[in-house]
Amino acid sequence: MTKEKNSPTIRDVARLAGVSVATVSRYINHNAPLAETTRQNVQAAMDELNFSPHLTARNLATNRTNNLGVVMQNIGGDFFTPLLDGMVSVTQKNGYNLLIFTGDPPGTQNLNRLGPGNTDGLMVFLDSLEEDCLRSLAQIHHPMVLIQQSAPAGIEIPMVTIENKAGARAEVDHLIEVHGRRRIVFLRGPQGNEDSHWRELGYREALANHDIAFDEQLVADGEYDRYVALASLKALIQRGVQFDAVFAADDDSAIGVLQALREADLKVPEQVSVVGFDDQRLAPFLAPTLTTVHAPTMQIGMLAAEHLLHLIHKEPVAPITLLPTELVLRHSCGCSE
Amino acid sequence: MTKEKNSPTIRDVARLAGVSVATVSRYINHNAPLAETTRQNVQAAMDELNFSPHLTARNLATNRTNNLGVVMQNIGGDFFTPLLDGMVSVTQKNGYNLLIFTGDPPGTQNLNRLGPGNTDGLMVFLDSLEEDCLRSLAQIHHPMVLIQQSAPAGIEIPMVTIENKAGARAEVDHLIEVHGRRRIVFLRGPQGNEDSHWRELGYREALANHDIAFDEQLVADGEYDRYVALASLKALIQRGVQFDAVFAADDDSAIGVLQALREADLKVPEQVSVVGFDDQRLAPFLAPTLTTVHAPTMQIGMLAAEHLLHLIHKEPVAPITLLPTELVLRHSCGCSE
DNA sequence: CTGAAAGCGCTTACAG
DNA sequence: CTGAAAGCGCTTACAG
Repeated sequence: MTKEKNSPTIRDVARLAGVSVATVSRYINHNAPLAETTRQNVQAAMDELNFSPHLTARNLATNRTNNLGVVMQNIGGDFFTPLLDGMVSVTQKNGYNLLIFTGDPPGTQNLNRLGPGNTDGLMVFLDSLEEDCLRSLAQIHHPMVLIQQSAPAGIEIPMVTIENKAGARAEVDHLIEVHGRRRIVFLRGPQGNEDSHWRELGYREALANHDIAFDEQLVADGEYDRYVALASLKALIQRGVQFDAVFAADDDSAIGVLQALREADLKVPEQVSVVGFDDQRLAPFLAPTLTTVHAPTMQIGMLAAEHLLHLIHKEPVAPITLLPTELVLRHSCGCSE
Repeated sequence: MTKEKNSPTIRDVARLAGVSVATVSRYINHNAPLAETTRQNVQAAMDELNFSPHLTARNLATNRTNNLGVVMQNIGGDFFTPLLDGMVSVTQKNGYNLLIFTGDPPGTQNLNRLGPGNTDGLMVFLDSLEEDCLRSLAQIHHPMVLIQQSAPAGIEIPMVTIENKAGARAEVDHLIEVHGRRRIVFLRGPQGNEDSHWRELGYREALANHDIAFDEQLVADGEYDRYVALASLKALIQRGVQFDAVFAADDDSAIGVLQALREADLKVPEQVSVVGFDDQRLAPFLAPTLTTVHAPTMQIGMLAAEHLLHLIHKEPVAPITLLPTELVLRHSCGCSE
């Protein structure tokens, strides 16, 4: 092996400063009192050599990795941008790296990459959990926090999530009470997605509270996807189903809905009210501007990372963190400025 | 230090299998011939102990980190999603982790986190380069690839970018030739952004080729930002500037443009043609659907990562990779289906 | 306040 | 085909 990058090591610094490596280490880590002259000598030596500690070596010695992992299905959706953004900002500030693991729910085969030895902890954001994987990790007490989904029975993992049901309910209430809608389509999220489940409960509750019977015909799959939602709503229209409003389980599917309605020449909001969920960045720029429920996505990312850091530092963390959501009225429901 | 996670080590495996640690290591890395019975014994021991190698230790021994870094200003824009997606997919497939560094152009202070010891290489995607930082990294031959920006004078770093000028030119040509536009506003990207620079050149070339004088008044700042673009175009309208088309330097700013036009009651595309650049996921869902230039963003991410991997493995890489762009006609320019 | 030494868990010449 | 041993660059009891 040719040694091309001859970066200075702590040993070089020690030699130059005329002290032991232990002393240099202590200076770097500020974890022991040092004589003023020693400090100066060490600093001078470090400057002269342009030394920076070898992170991998440090990690091996301290048995940490300085990596936080986030496991997610995919990073295709607009939703992930603010989430990642929040995570990156706090991990970075705390001197950690963020590793992203995507793709099929990570099987046990790459547990190695997820677990200790490669990460100090994990943030898990999946539609449905790889239970086995989670269990193995939980068993060895690998720090984890769950995002917008609860832990499988018997395992205790802190979770951060949002007021899905209350948000959905407020939105559907609004559709009924203010705009007099009664035939409200609900476009579900992906199978097994917990958020969608709660949003549907909010939808049903709002209906029940206004004595509107739940109608199976009015429910279809949106899968948090524009194209799926587009196709789904088109099919619904072609089937001749009558409706006067659509509650898309997220903004992404709402975009597909708007498109489908446009293609069918149904006026929004005059003939059909449309509402989404999430309040993604583009919601105020759609035509018409989208009424939706604001989800504090970036904050979720930040909190998840902060909680994970707490866990790693053996500090207490709330088992459930429920962030508030808020109805944001724009034009697509029928409200005017 | 309480030792809570007592993960098995290679030594445990060796003991159980009745071989030396060297043999186990060789088995894991498939880098030496091993007797069949030995293989079986080792595998059995690994299975029994549920062993997985400690990545940090391996990295220290091999002097690699298995980390690829990507340095970017921020991950707020929609543009970053497919870029990251592409990067993650190839890094993951090759057993590397992707570290994201965002924020102010990384000063030399955290060179440590970027350089060797923490990453095996870097993908750099910034509006303007921290030259010092790049130089120091280049000096120690830290593998790097630049995305959509050229290396500072005197440094050779492979770059992957797109046909900005040709794309812009095709688009503006279309506006002039097909839709008869002559007063075309150009909404610039951020200061120092190289893509925007090339797109502006394409714009100017198209004008020149049709004997349309370049008019300073028709150029304003869009900064690849919806809100900035919105404000910018509003100001332009209030100033009474006459125009019949807008070329927004990216789709994001085009969204702001559409909004501004809507608020000013100017019909798109009847009165004003609007075109963007990038062909982000939402382009076909805007109202009207957005004519734009397709940039193969995910492919850029993939290629950047692949090239970086090649560099790391001392394989040759093209100094410049120029990916084609393509005009995508939709409604906002005036074309119909 | 400081140093000598062991150790973190691997890999890899070197020797056989 | 296999092993003993040195080494990767740090940290951290232990001792003084």
